[in-house]
Amino acid sequence: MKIGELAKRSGLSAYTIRYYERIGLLPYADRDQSSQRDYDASILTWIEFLGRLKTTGMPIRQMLQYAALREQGADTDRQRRELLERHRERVRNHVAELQACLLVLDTKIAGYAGSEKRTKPHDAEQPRQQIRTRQAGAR
Amino acid sequence: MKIGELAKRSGLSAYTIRYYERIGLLPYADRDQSSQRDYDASILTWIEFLGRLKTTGMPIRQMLQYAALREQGADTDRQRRELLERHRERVRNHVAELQACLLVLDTKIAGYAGSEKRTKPHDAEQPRQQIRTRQAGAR
DNA sequence: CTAGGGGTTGGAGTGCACTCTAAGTCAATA
DNA sequence: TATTGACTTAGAGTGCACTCCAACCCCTAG
Repeated sequence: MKIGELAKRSGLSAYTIRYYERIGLLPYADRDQSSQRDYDASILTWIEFLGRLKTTGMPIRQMLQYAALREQGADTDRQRRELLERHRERVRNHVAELQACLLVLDTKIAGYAGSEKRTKPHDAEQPRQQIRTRQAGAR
Repeated sequence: MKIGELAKRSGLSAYTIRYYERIGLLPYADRDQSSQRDYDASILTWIEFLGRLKTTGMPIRQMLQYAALREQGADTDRQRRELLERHRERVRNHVAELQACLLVLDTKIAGYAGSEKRTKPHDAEQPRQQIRTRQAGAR
């Protein structure tokens, strides 16, 4: 599988895949006769797992630690487990925090009682309002 | 209350408070005779709420929208409520996603069976491993 | 009266995680 | 054969959210 195909299958961009390889998050891929990366489908499992770590807010530096231990293989099991356990704990705390925020949000929303009907059927999410730096009125 | 005091009370740095004012997330603060910011304690409630939005992953651009509606006051209630409702939905989805990841993490950790005792009692979290760009070996 | 410890401003710098560009190679198709 | 499109590399650029700096001002205690 070439990089374009892997990009499609993994959801990462080819840019990101190369970047991950460069920093060591993905193992250095075998190249074919014309020095193009040739991937084995098994890489998808690893990318998917990295995605979970990312979703749960693990910084790349820590993923690198995990990746390094994984490449060392032998006898790093305990360290990997401990790393994941510490991460799990952080994620659990974060979830709890989010749930507390949701309660606050519920209260706040309940405060805006009434006004059941909506103006336009969902007006354009985000006018990409420019951040003004006070002095800079014109660009 | 001057900015240093507000920083202490709010948990934000004075830098951040000025930054938030600059971009419009905090209202322009009254200045005293020597043009130093003088805050009313009521600002803390707003900062705390902003903190909730931030914790739940709302980007600053969207907080600005909310802040702008709030400053306009009158008749923006419905829009503010809708904005918060959309945000709440995103947060709920995110929490669900995190919980799914936690299950994966549990499974993964369970896979690293045994190895009950730990080497060193918690070795230094993060050696701040440098991101290598392959070609750049020396800095 | 002077030293210290706040504060003020505009603007520059930082860290993270990508994202893209330029210039080139290569294989397959019109 | 010519061109298209996917790939290669090193390195530059982007967007976000701060974080800090330089040079200055102002008040209070010793």
